[in-house]
Amino acid sequence: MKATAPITIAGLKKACSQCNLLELCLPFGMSSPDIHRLDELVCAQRKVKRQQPLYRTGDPFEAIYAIRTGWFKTDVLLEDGREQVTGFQMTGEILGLDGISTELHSCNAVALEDSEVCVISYTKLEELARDIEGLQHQFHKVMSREIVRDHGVMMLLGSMRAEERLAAFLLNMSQRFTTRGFSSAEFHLRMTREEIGSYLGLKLETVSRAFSRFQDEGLVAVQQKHIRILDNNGLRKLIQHQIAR
Amino acid sequence: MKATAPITIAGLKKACSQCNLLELCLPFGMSSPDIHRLDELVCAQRKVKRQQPLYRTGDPFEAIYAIRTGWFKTDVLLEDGREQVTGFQMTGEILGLDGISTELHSCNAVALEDSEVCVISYTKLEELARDIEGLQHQFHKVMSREIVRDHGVMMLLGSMRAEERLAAFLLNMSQRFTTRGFSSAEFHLRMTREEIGSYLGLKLETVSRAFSRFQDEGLVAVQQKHIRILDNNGLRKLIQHQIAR
DNA sequence: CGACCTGGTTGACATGGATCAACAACACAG
DNA sequence: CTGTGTTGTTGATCCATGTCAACCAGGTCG
Repeated sequence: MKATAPITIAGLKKACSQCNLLELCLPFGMSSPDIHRLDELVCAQRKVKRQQPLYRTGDPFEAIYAIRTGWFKTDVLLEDGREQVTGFQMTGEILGLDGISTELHSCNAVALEDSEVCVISYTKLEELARDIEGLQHQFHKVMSREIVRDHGVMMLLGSMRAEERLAAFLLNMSQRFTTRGFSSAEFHLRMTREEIGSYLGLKLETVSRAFSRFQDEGLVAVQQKHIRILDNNGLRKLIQHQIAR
Repeated sequence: MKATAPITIAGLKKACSQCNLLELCLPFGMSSPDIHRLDELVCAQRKVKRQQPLYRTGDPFEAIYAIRTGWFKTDVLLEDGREQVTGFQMTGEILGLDGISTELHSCNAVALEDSEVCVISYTKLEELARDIEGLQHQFHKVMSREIVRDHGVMMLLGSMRAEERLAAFLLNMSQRFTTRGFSSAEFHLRMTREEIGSYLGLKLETVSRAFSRFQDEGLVAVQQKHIRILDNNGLRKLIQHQIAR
């Protein structure tokens, strides 16, 4: 295993209160005095290089992670090697919640590009959450949001056809970029066709073909990982019925 | 809308401490004195008739529910009418966690048979969780377990073929019956082939055929909704490779 | 009792996506 | 610049599952 021990950064004392991700991250919606109390929450920051794991299936659970910069994927592996990507996470999103239930992580979290996370000791989080109502509530919301998101993915995987899945994926990406103040129409995907395919329950060729089809139909402009959405509504329509049978 | 208002039952004062589901439900792992403090948690019990909703998409979120007896399904509907069943819940399991994130329920919960739930005021739960460490921790575990379960379903839907999905479904059922002290080899399904199909991302005909195939191969004995598992290992093997490609 | 309804099974056939294979675009090392 | 590995695209073919349709079993109601 590579040396990926947490790096404790000096002067981390004001991790949360001075962070510009407030609006996206755990402290969202909390009052200013409460947020100052969160500064002790982040016990370290950790850099993770592209392709390196933040944690792996079976690792003991000790902390959750808030993404400061970069991108991750989470996946589950079957004995025979099949991989299911369960999500892609970006700035401000929380990783590691899967570990609470058994105190062991139940999936792998891998950086899609060089990234940086805040390490939040879970023990300390529970302690603080007992003290700060706003934190407790926000944490519960984060977990619940993950559950709702998962239901959406089940919908994708269980009831939608290939092009619908990809359209939903693109719209979701677009929306998350918007939330972070980036362009909603033009962005750069960090994952390969194969990873997108695994997430959407499709083979990479099918993903590639769907992209080409969207391009032919003038819905998006695709150039490798660079995506420009030309017809947002077109994509939306594609999902909502595609033969309203 | 039908009249399905909660029924407050007199003498509910000892809801948790005298309940025989302790080991399965929210109070799991808590100390005896703490459990007595939970007795105020359950603000009502509610009976839900077969086919009736416990809550619906868009309903304001106020409480979570612990299933005392019976079975539920949760599902998400697409505008065009497509349904995706996101889970089947049985005795001791918790419903309603989806509502925390937006304060509106994001799925439907429908009784598969006449059922009874404990209504747990969410406000009161958060209050008590701030006070009782064991409750806080157990509640987080319940949410995390749901997230892990969801990842398992994504694996099913995204990476497994029809027969593998059904085998995994049956083993999961069997395991949950065991936990509750029922036979692991023989049980009664409460859901239709169509509901199973929706959950597994398959059509009802495919589910039916897979059942027949399992029967032909001596893996299970199927008689409508009555299932007897004859070859547990056979089912297990089916999942773990099925062409280890 | 028979009529009707819902849910389950089975067969014949159609098709969306998987598979296999060739090749193109790009990234990077030397 | 060239050579090599990785990622993406496209075509031809195949097959697992969907679709459509007939029929069966059991439960309910008059």
